[in-house]
Amino acid sequence: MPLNSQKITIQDIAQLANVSVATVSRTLSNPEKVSDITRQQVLATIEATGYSVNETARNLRKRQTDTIVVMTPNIGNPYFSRLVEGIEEVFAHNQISVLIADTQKASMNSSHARNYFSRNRVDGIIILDGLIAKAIIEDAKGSPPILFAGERHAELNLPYIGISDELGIELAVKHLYSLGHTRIGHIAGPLTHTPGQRRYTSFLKTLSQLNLPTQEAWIHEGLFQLSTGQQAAYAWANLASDQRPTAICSAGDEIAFGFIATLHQLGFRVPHDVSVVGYDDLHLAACYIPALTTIHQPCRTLGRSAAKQLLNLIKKHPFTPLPLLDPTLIIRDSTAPYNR
Amino acid sequence: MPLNSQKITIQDIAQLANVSVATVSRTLSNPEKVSDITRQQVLATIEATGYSVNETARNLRKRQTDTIVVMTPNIGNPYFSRLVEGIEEVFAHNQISVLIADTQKASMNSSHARNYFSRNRVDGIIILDGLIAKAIIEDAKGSPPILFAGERHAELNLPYIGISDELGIELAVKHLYSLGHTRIGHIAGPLTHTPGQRRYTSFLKTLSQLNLPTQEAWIHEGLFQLSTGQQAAYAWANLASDQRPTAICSAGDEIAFGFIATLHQLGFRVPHDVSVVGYDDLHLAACYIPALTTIHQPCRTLGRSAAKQLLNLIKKHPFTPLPLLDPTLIIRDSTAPYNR
DNA sequence: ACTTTTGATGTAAACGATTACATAATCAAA
DNA sequence: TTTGATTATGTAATCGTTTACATCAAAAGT
Repeated sequence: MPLNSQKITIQDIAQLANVSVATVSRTLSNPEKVSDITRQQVLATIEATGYSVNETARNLRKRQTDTIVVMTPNIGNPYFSRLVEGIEEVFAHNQISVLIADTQKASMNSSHARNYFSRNRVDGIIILDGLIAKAIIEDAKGSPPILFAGERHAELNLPYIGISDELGIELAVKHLYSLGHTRIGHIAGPLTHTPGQRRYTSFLKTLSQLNLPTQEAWIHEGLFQLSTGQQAAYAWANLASDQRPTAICSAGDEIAFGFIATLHQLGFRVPHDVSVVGYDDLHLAACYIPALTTIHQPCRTLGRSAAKQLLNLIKKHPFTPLPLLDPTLIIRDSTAPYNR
Repeated sequence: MPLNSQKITIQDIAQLANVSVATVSRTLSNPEKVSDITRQQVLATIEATGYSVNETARNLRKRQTDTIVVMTPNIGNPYFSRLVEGIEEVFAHNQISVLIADTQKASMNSSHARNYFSRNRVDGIIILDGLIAKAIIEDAKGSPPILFAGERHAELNLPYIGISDELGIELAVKHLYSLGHTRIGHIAGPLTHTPGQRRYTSFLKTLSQLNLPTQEAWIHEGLFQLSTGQQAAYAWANLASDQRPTAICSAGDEIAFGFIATLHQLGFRVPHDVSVVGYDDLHLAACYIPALTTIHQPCRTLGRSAAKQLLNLIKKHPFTPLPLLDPTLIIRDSTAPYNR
């Protein structure tokens, strides 16, 4: 105790400053409620002693934690980490701490998850993982406010905010169409997943809207990973040359990178042999070779919006469903006019 | 109160189960201290009511928060997010929550930072940002244990764990040398920064060890960003062709990507016109065109080690400086034998 | 049969803040 | 001067746990 200057409590300050604990507390939380002279005195002793409030005690009494948790499938994935960045931005501004919980970890069983859902730990929850176990959420009655961002749980009807996949894919396909492509393939993400599913659906819809043909062999389903692009590349190369799609609309940039790189190894060239448009606009898309034409997702903006929405929910404002954010088409060098 | 099932406290459970609060508490924390029969009874009512402990109250009483914070300059950067992934892994395993704090945000002034350093909020701190304001740390006497990972603060002598930059650069340069290159350039990160500085120093050292020449024009300092690579590319291209280094050792993969992409735009080819080795082994390095030869940094391993170390520090075990982790050379397609 | 030990449980005091309420002092209005 | 309002401060209850200590019954030792 002698060395540890942290053991200083509000009591000590009160004593040293010759006031009551209430006054010290007020000096910190409602400075206007205390006279200038005492405030200065209190502040001075606080400064001198290096006192800082015990957040835990404060939280217990105020019955709030000034902390939210974001449950993300994979913080190492740039898409999610940028989203988190946006979230962090808003909350830091509001003096609220952000906890990260990894939903894909083995350690994230439902009892561990329950920790977060039990109101007592956090004031709110943002979930980025649409595949999150239903069981985890289900026993969350009376939990703090929950908001899904980017992905949503298929069955649960919870507040959600996201980016329009429909528009994104439409932009991508129409861009290819405007370049003269009519044989357009799709490398899809997992169809069990909202983004994968929606992009796939939107792809088919846009195609039929443009009266373009579609072939089963032109569509490849996988994960949002390099490896999926690699597999799709082999599949593409294995088609008879007059059977190949002349352009590929990919559900993710990573997939597109895997696709292009593998094609390159196989001796094909993008966009010469096939045009490719990605999805996400990862940081590196602009410095890929060829620079990747892609759909830009405003991740940080989404993160910020989500954070603001959650803030509203925490303040018990009713949830007013926000319009989906608009992605944009970024034209670079991986797409070229169709030259027969 | 009627609807909100979360308002259930340990008192309620005690009453319903016909035991004292102490017994309920023991059932949860020290099950072996309570008889089988009552334990079952208590557990049953807990199950029935959906009670979960109020972590805040528990933390207050136990004087620990089961939470640590990692202060990172940029969670959106893959290097850091992977590191965080490793950290998260270990702590989740130990039922400890991980807070993320962004040190580059304007909102991260020292008063905000103080929140974290004031023991009352977290049990430990991992700092990934070597540039973190000294002032923030200085008034951290009596704060919870602090550990620097990956980067360290130049002046403060605090526990640190990292990856050997010296070895990494040595591997890179010797690889180029073994390919016959003798005119080797370096694109450095910020020299105000431990990794930038150390890689730069190690570069010069290895060069002199190999008796290789060095020229000021062959060294470009910048940030760990695409743009630095771009600038370096222009600088390289502007040299008379017989004055150019034939190989570049880059302090970061992003820099290398920027460099290669820009060179490509200028009509040069890697590795034909110049060999490039990166640093980090970002996820995408393998699917770049050309696939990037680079130094693999075991980020997740570092994260895990850091987490374990901090755990030790929290348990008041003395800090035994760990040996630096070893990076490894990954040979891919961006380097080729020197052909005169 | 009488201690002593053991085990299971209960009682009540912390943990360190916030805040409703009470009190005292000051000031303006009558 | 008296009253009422206003302002500044103090007192003490409270938030929901954990845990030292006390209690008591049953088992064990003598």
